[in-house]
Amino acid sequence: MTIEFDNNLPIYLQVMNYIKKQIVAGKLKPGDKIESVRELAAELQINPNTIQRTFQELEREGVVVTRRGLGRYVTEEESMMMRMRKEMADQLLERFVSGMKELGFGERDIVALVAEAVASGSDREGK
Amino acid sequence: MTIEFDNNLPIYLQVMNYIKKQIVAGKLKPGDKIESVRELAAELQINPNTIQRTFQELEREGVVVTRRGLGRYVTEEESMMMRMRKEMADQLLERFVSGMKELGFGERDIVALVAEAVASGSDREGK
DNA sequence: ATTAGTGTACTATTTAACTATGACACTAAT
DNA sequence: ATTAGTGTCATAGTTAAATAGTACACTAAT
Repeated sequence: MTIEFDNNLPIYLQVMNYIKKQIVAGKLKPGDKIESVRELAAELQINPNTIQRTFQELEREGVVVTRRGLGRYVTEEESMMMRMRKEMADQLLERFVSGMKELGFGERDIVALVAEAVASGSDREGK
Repeated sequence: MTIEFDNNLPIYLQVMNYIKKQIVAGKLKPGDKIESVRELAAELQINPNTIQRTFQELEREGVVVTRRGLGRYVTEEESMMMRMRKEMADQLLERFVSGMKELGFGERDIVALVAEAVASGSDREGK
Protein backbone atom coordinates (compact mmCIF):
# COMPACT_ATOMS: atom_id res chain seq x y z
CA MET A 1 0.00 0.00 0.00
CA THR A 2 1.97 2.94 -1.29
CA ILE A 3 1.13 6.28 -2.85
CA GLU A 4 2.75 7.62 -5.96
CA PHE A 5 3.71 11.09 -4.87
CA ASP A 6 3.66 14.02 -7.21
CA ASN A 7 6.26 16.50 -6.08
CA ASN A 8 4.26 19.41 -7.38
CA LEU A 9 1.34 18.87 -5.02
CA PRO A 10 1.53 19.08 -1.22
CA ILE A 11 1.79 15.65 0.38
CA TYR A 12 -1.01 16.27 2.85
CA LEU A 13 -3.40 16.95 -0.03
CA GLN A 14 -2.35 13.78 -1.81
CA VAL A 15 -2.90 11.70 1.30
CA MET A 16 -6.29 13.36 1.75
CA ASN A 17 -7.29 12.26 -1.72
CA TYR A 18 -5.92 8.82 -1.07
CA ILE A 19 -8.17 8.42 1.97
CA LYS A 20 -11.18 9.93 0.24
CA LYS A 21 -10.84 7.56 -2.68
CA GLN A 22 -10.71 4.59 -0.34
CA ILE A 23 -13.94 5.75 1.28
CA VAL A 24 -15.76 6.56 -1.93
CA ALA A 25 -14.70 3.26 -3.48
CA GLY A 26 -16.00 1.37 -0.45
CA LYS A 27 -12.66 0.10 0.79
CA LEU A 28 -13.30 2.11 3.93
CA LYS A 29 -16.87 1.97 5.14
CA PRO A 30 -18.79 4.36 7.41
CA GLY A 31 -17.78 3.78 11.01
CA ASP A 32 -14.57 1.98 10.10
CA LYS A 33 -11.55 2.74 12.22
CA ILE A 34 -8.76 4.47 10.35
CA GLU A 35 -5.08 3.80 10.82
CA SER A 36 -3.50 5.90 13.54
CA VAL A 37 -1.40 8.93 12.78
CA ARG A 38 1.81 7.15 13.71
CA GLU A 39 0.92 3.96 11.86
CA LEU A 40 0.09 5.70 8.61
CA ALA A 41 3.12 7.94 8.92
CA ALA A 42 5.39 4.91 9.26
CA GLU A 43 3.66 3.06 6.45
CA LEU A 44 3.89 5.91 3.97
CA GLN A 45 7.23 7.08 5.34
CA ILE A 46 5.93 10.54 6.01
CA ASN A 47 6.35 12.72 9.05
CA PRO A 48 3.54 12.26 11.61
CA ASN A 49 2.94 16.01 11.63
CA THR A 50 2.06 15.87 7.95
CA ILE A 51 -0.41 13.03 8.52
CA GLN A 52 -1.86 15.00 11.41
CA ARG A 53 -2.50 17.89 9.07
CA THR A 54 -4.09 15.53 6.56
CA PHE A 55 -6.61 14.34 9.13
CA GLN A 56 -7.26 17.80 10.49
CA GLU A 57 -8.39 18.84 7.02
CA LEU A 58 -10.43 15.67 6.52
CA GLU A 59 -12.19 16.31 9.81
CA ARG A 60 -12.82 19.93 8.88
CA GLU A 61 -14.53 18.60 5.75
CA GLY A 62 -16.60 16.20 7.82
CA VAL A 63 -15.13 13.09 6.23
CA VAL A 64 -13.71 11.62 9.42
CA VAL A 65 -14.57 11.82 13.09
CA THR A 66 -12.07 11.86 15.93
CA ARG A 67 -12.51 10.26 19.33
CA ARG A 68 -9.73 11.53 21.49
CA GLY A 69 -7.56 8.82 22.93
CA LEU A 70 -9.29 6.22 20.77
CA GLY A 71 -8.64 6.98 17.16
CA ARG A 72 -10.30 8.23 14.00
CA TYR A 73 -13.30 6.82 12.21
CA VAL A 74 -15.00 7.26 8.88
CA THR A 75 -18.07 9.41 9.34
CA GLU A 76 -21.39 7.56 9.52
CA GLU A 77 -23.13 10.16 7.37
CA GLU A 78 -24.08 8.25 4.24
CA SER A 79 -25.11 11.43 2.44
CA MET A 80 -21.56 12.70 2.83
CA MET A 81 -20.26 9.75 0.79
CA MET A 82 -22.60 10.32 -2.10
CA ARG A 83 -21.88 14.03 -2.11
CA MET A 84 -18.13 13.41 -2.07
CA ARG A 85 -18.35 10.91 -4.89
CA LYS A 86 -20.31 13.30 -7.05
CA GLU A 87 -18.05 16.25 -6.24
CA MET A 88 -14.89 14.35 -7.06
CA ALA A 89 -16.32 12.91 -10.26
CA ASP A 90 -17.62 16.29 -11.40
CA GLN A 91 -14.24 17.84 -10.81
CA LEU A 92 -12.44 15.11 -12.75
CA LEU A 93 -14.91 15.41 -15.59
CA GLU A 94 -14.80 19.18 -15.81
CA ARG A 95 -11.03 19.36 -15.77
CA PHE A 96 -10.69 16.65 -18.36
CA VAL A 97 -13.22 17.98 -20.83
CA SER A 98 -12.11 21.61 -20.59
CA GLY A 99 -8.49 20.48 -20.84
CA MET A 100 -9.11 18.50 -24.00
CA LYS A 101 -11.03 21.36 -25.56
CA GLU A 102 -8.16 23.70 -24.80
CA LEU A 103 -5.92 21.32 -26.69
CA GLY A 104 -8.20 21.72 -29.66
CA PHE A 105 -10.00 18.39 -29.53
CA GLY A 106 -13.54 18.28 -30.82
CA GLU A 107 -16.42 16.76 -28.92
CA ARG A 108 -16.50 13.60 -31.01
CA ASP A 109 -12.76 13.13 -30.62
CA ILE A 110 -13.03 13.39 -26.87
CA VAL A 111 -15.76 10.79 -26.54
CA ALA A 112 -13.99 8.46 -28.95
CA LEU A 113 -10.69 8.71 -27.10
CA VAL A 114 -12.32 7.96 -23.78
CA ALA A 115 -14.16 4.97 -25.19
CA GLU A 116 -10.88 3.68 -26.52
CA ALA A 117 -8.90 4.33 -23.33
CA VAL A 118 -11.56 2.76 -21.18
CA ALA A 119 -11.59 -0.41 -23.24
CA SER A 120 -7.85 -1.07 -23.27
CA GLY A 121 -6.35 -2.55 -20.17
CA SER A 122 -9.55 -4.05 -18.79
CA ASP A 123 -11.61 -7.20 -19.09
CA ARG A 124 -14.67 -7.43 -21.26
CA GLU A 125 -17.76 -6.33 -19.38
CA GLY A 126 -20.80 -8.52 -19.10
CA LYS A 127 -23.52 -7.86 -21.72
CA MET B 1 -6.12 37.47 -20.76
CA THR B 2 -5.83 36.11 -17.25
CA ILE B 3 -4.98 32.76 -15.70
CA GLU B 4 -7.00 31.17 -12.95
CA PHE B 5 -4.31 30.26 -10.49
CA ASP B 6 -4.49 27.18 -8.33
CA ASN B 7 -2.64 27.85 -5.12
CA ASN B 8 -1.63 24.23 -4.80
CA LEU B 9 0.46 24.15 -7.96
CA PRO B 10 3.59 26.26 -8.56
CA ILE B 11 2.86 29.35 -10.63
CA TYR B 12 5.69 28.75 -13.07
CA LEU B 13 4.21 25.35 -13.96
CA GLN B 14 0.78 26.86 -14.49
CA VAL B 15 2.16 29.52 -16.80
CA MET B 16 4.10 26.82 -18.66
CA ASN B 17 0.87 24.97 -19.30
CA TYR B 18 -0.83 28.17 -20.29
CA ILE B 19 1.78 28.80 -22.99
CA LYS B 20 1.82 25.20 -24.14
CA LYS B 21 -1.94 25.17 -24.56
CA GLN B 22 -1.79 28.32 -26.65
CA ILE B 23 0.75 26.68 -28.91
CA VAL B 24 -1.01 23.34 -29.19
CA ALA B 25 -4.34 25.03 -29.87
CA GLY B 26 -2.75 27.09 -32.64
CA LYS B 27 -3.12 30.49 -30.98
CA LEU B 28 0.66 30.70 -31.06
CA LYS B 29 2.20 29.38 -34.26
CA PRO B 30 5.73 28.12 -34.95
CA GLY B 31 8.08 31.08 -35.28
CA ASP B 32 5.72 33.48 -33.53
CA LYS B 33 7.29 35.98 -31.16
CA ILE B 34 6.30 35.52 -27.55
CA GLU B 35 5.61 38.31 -25.11
CA SER B 36 8.71 39.49 -23.28
CA VAL B 37 9.45 38.47 -19.71
CA ARG B 38 8.60 41.91 -18.37
CA GLU B 39 5.47 42.25 -20.46
CA LEU B 40 4.02 38.92 -19.43
CA ALA B 41 5.01 39.51 -15.81
CA ALA B 42 3.14 42.80 -15.78
CA GLU B 43 0.13 41.34 -17.56
CA LEU B 44 -0.23 38.38 -15.21
CA GLN B 45 0.91 40.39 -12.20
CA ILE B 46 3.68 37.96 -11.44
CA ASN B 47 7.29 38.59 -10.58
CA PRO B 48 9.57 38.67 -13.66
CA ASN B 49 11.83 36.10 -12.05
CA THR B 50 8.98 33.62 -11.99
CA ILE B 51 8.25 34.21 -15.67
CA GLN B 52 11.93 33.82 -16.37
CA ARG B 53 11.84 30.43 -14.74
CA THR B 54 8.78 29.51 -16.77
CA PHE B 55 10.61 30.20 -20.01
CA GLN B 56 13.81 28.53 -18.89
CA GLU B 57 11.83 25.32 -18.44
CA LEU B 58 9.99 25.74 -21.71
CA GLU B 59 13.29 26.21 -23.48
CA ARG B 60 14.74 23.16 -21.76
CA GLU B 61 11.79 21.21 -23.16
CA GLY B 62 12.45 22.61 -26.62
CA VAL B 63 9.13 24.40 -26.84
CA VAL B 64 10.55 27.89 -27.26
CA VAL B 65 13.76 29.32 -28.65
CA THR B 66 15.61 32.33 -27.29
CA ARG B 67 17.47 34.93 -29.31
CA ARG B 68 19.41 36.98 -26.86
CA GLY B 69 18.63 40.66 -27.01
CA LEU B 70 15.71 39.98 -29.34
CA GLY B 71 13.14 37.90 -27.58
CA ARG B 72 11.65 34.43 -27.48
CA TYR B 73 9.94 32.54 -30.27
CA VAL B 74 7.85 29.42 -30.61
CA THR B 75 10.02 26.64 -31.97
CA GLU B 76 9.74 25.91 -35.68
CA GLU B 77 9.83 22.16 -35.13
CA GLU B 78 6.42 21.01 -36.28
CA SER B 79 6.98 17.53 -34.89
CA MET B 80 7.38 19.04 -31.44
CA MET B 81 3.84 20.38 -31.60
CA MET B 82 2.28 17.07 -32.50
CA ARG B 83 4.28 15.29 -29.84
CA MET B 84 3.27 17.84 -27.22
CA ARG B 85 -0.38 17.63 -28.17
CA LYS B 86 -0.37 13.86 -27.89
CA GLU B 87 1.57 13.86 -24.64
CA MET B 88 -0.76 16.35 -22.98
CA ALA B 89 -3.88 14.59 -24.22
CA ASP B 90 -2.59 11.20 -23.09
CA GLN B 91 -1.85 12.56 -19.66
CA LEU B 92 -5.30 14.11 -19.33
CA LEU B 93 -6.92 10.89 -20.50
CA GLU B 94 -4.96 8.63 -18.24
CA ARG B 95 -5.51 10.72 -15.14
CA PHE B 96 -9.19 11.07 -15.83
CA VAL B 97 -9.92 7.42 -16.54
CA SER B 98 -7.86 6.05 -13.67
CA GLY B 99 -9.36 8.65 -11.36
CA MET B 100 -12.91 7.69 -12.27
CA LYS B 101 -12.15 4.01 -11.85
CA GLU B 102 -10.72 4.70 -8.40
CA LEU B 103 -14.03 6.34 -7.54
CA GLY B 104 -15.75 3.12 -8.48
CA PHE B 105 -17.21 4.13 -11.82
CA GLY B 106 -17.64 1.43 -14.44
CA GLU B 107 -16.47 1.74 -18.00
CA ARG B 108 -19.94 2.38 -19.39
CA ASP B 109 -20.59 5.04 -16.75
CA ILE B 110 -17.42 6.84 -17.64
CA VAL B 111 -18.13 6.99 -21.35
CA ALA B 112 -21.72 8.04 -20.72
CA LEU B 113 -20.74 10.84 -18.36
CA VAL B 114 -18.21 12.21 -20.83
CA ALA B 115 -20.71 12.12 -23.66
CA GLU B 116 -23.13 14.03 -21.50
CA ALA B 117 -20.59 16.57 -20.25
CA VAL B 118 -19.26 17.19 -23.73
CA ALA B 119 -22.72 17.89 -25.10
CA SER B 120 -23.83 20.43 -22.51
CA GLY B 121 -22.50 23.94 -22.80
CA SER B 122 -21.52 23.81 -26.46
CA ASP B 123 -23.05 24.43 -29.92
CA ARG B 124 -24.28 21.67 -32.12
CA GLU B 125 -21.47 20.30 -34.29
CA GLY B 126 -21.85 20.17 -38.04
CA LYS B 127 -22.62 16.71 -39.42
C1' DA C 1 -1.95 2.80 39.61
C1' DT C 2 0.28 1.40 35.52
C1' DT C 3 0.75 0.73 30.74
C1' DA C 4 0.14 1.05 25.77
C1' DG C 5 -1.99 3.29 22.16
C1' DT C 6 -4.47 7.09 20.80
C1' DG C 7 -4.79 12.39 19.33
C1' DT C 8 -2.61 16.90 20.14
C1' DA C 9 0.69 20.70 20.79
C1' DC C 10 5.02 23.08 20.53
C1' DT C 11 9.61 24.61 18.96
C1' DA C 12 13.15 24.51 15.65
C1' DT C 13 15.12 23.64 11.08
C1' DT C 14 15.22 22.87 6.10
C1' DT C 15 13.69 23.47 1.50
C1' DA C 16 11.25 25.29 -2.60
C1' DA C 17 8.52 28.84 -4.54
C1' DC C 18 7.89 33.50 -4.92
C1' DT C 19 8.94 38.24 -4.45
C1' DA C 20 11.73 42.63 -4.58
C1' DT C 21 15.46 45.14 -6.51
C1' DG C 22 19.24 46.20 -8.99
C1' DA C 23 22.52 45.44 -12.38
C1' DC C 24 24.68 43.77 -16.81
C1' DA C 25 24.92 42.13 -21.82
C1' DC C 26 23.09 41.81 -26.34
C1' DT C 27 20.37 43.72 -30.51
C1' DA C 28 18.22 46.91 -33.51
C1' DA C 29 17.05 51.49 -34.51
C1' DT C 30 18.21 56.30 -34.32
C1' DA D 1 27.43 56.84 -29.65
C1' DT D 2 22.97 56.69 -27.71
C1' DT D 3 18.66 54.66 -26.63
C1' DA D 4 15.03 51.35 -25.81
C1' DG D 5 13.80 46.78 -25.50
C1' DT D 6 15.36 42.29 -25.06
C1' DG D 7 17.28 38.15 -21.99
C1' DT D 8 20.14 37.18 -17.92
C1' DC D 9 22.17 37.17 -13.38
C1' DA D 10 22.69 37.99 -8.39
C1' DT D 11 21.38 39.05 -3.74
C1' DA D 12 18.14 39.23 -0.15
C1' DG D 13 13.78 38.43 2.15
C1' DT D 14 9.07 36.09 2.79
C1' DT D 15 6.09 32.28 2.97
C1' DA D 16 4.30 27.49 3.08
C1' DA D 17 5.34 22.67 3.29
C1' DA D 18 7.69 19.18 5.40
C1' DT D 19 10.75 17.30 8.78
C1' DA D 20 12.69 16.22 13.54
C1' DG D 21 12.11 15.72 18.20
C1' DT D 22 9.78 16.17 22.49
C1' DA D 23 6.06 16.37 25.49
C1' DC D 24 1.24 16.22 27.19
C1' DA D 25 -3.73 14.51 27.64
C1' DC D 26 -7.17 11.11 27.00
C1' DT D 27 -8.95 6.08 26.81
C1' DA D 28 -9.11 1.25 27.58
C1' DA D 29 -7.10 -2.71 29.45
C1' DT D 30 -4.39 -4.80 33.00
